[in-house]
Amino acid sequence: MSETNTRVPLTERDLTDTTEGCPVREVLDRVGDKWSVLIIVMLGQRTHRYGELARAIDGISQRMLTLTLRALVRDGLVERTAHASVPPRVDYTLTELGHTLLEPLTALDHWANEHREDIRAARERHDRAKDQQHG
Amino acid sequence: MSETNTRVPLTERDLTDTTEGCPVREVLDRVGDKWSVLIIVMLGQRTHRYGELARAIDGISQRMLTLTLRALVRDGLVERTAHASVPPRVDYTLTELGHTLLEPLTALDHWANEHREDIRAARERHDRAKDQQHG
DNA sequence: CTGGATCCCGCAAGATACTG
DNA sequence: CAGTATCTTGCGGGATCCAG
Repeated sequence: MSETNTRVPLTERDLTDTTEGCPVREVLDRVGDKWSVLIIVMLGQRTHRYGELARAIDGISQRMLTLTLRALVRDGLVERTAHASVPPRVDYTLTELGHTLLEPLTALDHWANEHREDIRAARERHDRAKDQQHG
Repeated sequence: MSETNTRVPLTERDLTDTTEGCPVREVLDRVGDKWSVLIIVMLGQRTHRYGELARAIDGISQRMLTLTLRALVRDGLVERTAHASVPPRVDYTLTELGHTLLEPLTALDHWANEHREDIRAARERHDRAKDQQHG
């Protein structure tokens, strides 16, 4: 509510006030779960049917697919379109809002691609050091 | 979104292969939890002591602070420096790698700031529609 | 002050079976 | 095909006490 951004990266206040609204935490709560991002990116490529998502996203249960889609629809990131046909057909499409989210998600993806090896290395180094301690 | 992005945003392959390494999922697994981002951002501003973090981050338990810090150190995002003094003093600092992560996180933060109201509105609209259904 | 070790609980989420 | 309903479990994470 005070000066709404311009270039200041992140302020301490913004992030530690858990009751009010910490923006990063807020979006992470929406998207930080196990499946939301997968679905968003799938839909970022094209509209998908329920069953397509179920088959494409390895390991997801019907229950979680439904729940996650519902949450995304509720937040205005995804639009649900039910065709009254038989057999029934339901399409899920990324909204404009959803598409805008794709960009920062992509930034995160690029970071991950660039640094995954660094992390893997750091982890291995760390674990090896620990192993030595224990003899 | 219609501009100089020569990179393909995200590929379906990258995201659906859960066994191998889906980059976004990988970083989300590291950072998508309740506290990691808060800590990273705190440390992004300056080095903090354990107790400082404990007091600054509202609601975190000692246990979770310790566990989260351990994980971040292991991944090479945070560096732990124990001073052999009495009383003991331990400083936590963001590493170079940790700082690079701050950028995509900031992108996410900006998105959140710009669109939190959209989400709130969408949610309210959605909930109101549901209420009407139930009479 | 900086943690480690335990105990414990709630809820996220998987499996399964059923329905319009 | 696109969900819903129910049952069950794992484990994330809080509280508390102990230790160097």
